[in-house]
Amino acid sequence: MEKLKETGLKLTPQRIAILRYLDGNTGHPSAEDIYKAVSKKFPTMSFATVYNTLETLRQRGTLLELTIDPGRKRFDPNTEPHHHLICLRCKRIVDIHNAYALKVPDEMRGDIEITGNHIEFYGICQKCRSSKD
Amino acid sequence: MEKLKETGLKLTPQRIAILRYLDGNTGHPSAEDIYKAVSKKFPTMSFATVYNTLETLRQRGTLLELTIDPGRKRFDPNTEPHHHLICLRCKRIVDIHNAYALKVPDEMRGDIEITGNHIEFYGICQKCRSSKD
DNA sequence: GTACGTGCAAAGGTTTTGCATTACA
DNA sequence: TGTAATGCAAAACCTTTGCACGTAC
Repeated sequence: MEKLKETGLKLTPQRIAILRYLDGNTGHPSAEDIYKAVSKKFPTMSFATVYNTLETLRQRGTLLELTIDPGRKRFDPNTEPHHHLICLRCKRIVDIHNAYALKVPDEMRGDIEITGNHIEFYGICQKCRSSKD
Repeated sequence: MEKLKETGLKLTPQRIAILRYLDGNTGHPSAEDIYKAVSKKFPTMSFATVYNTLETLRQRGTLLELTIDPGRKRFDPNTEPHHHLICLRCKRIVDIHNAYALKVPDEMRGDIEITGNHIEFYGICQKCRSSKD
């Protein structure tokens, strides 16, 4: 509850429900996942509210927008530096909490000032491997 | 020209135009970029043909689909292992040809067999830095 | 000649937007 | 009470699909 106040957001019941759903969530949900989950408690919840809230959180830096899944955005409430491993078939994403030293030679970065990085590892999970193609 | 035959594709004029546009292209174009460029020479070109061709090339492994830009796919004809640096404002992408040793501890990868990786570096380019927010 | 590619238009999926209503602070 | 969020629907994007026609091999 103190956590919620710390956000500094105007706390509407919808936002609280979204924040609760995201807190500690390592499933990297899509907007639809969030909408579905929160709609159970708020049948009047709209996609607009979900997207508004996610965008607000992203701007505050308390939510990451992942571009790892083609066709839809995925969201990650864990803002600690970490990386991701995605199953190319089922799109399941797991966190990789491991530090890597990634230096980019100056002559490669051109005129772009580098502020961060993110590694996506990809592969096929057990379940997808054993099921037929 | 020999390159084109090597693709093994049925070589229609539209496909040749797309392949020519992609050959050596380091601009990481979107489907729309490709459509616009090729439409100049083929006014009847359709998006369906662009997407069909891109998907065919992707399946043959001669074209990479980048998911680095939220909201649209970007394509990269360079299939040599490399990484990308993207300007968060203008979405310009530059290649990073540098090798990194990225080992993932077994206990982190769970049941997913890792087959590859890709690093996205991000930052802000000179042009975007000097222009007002 | 035949299998496959093309072009058009319509449909599908995700995200954004306009605006009247509602509610937090 | 005033500012900001909500909900609904429509629109905006990007991508995919169905099908009749055309064409490379």
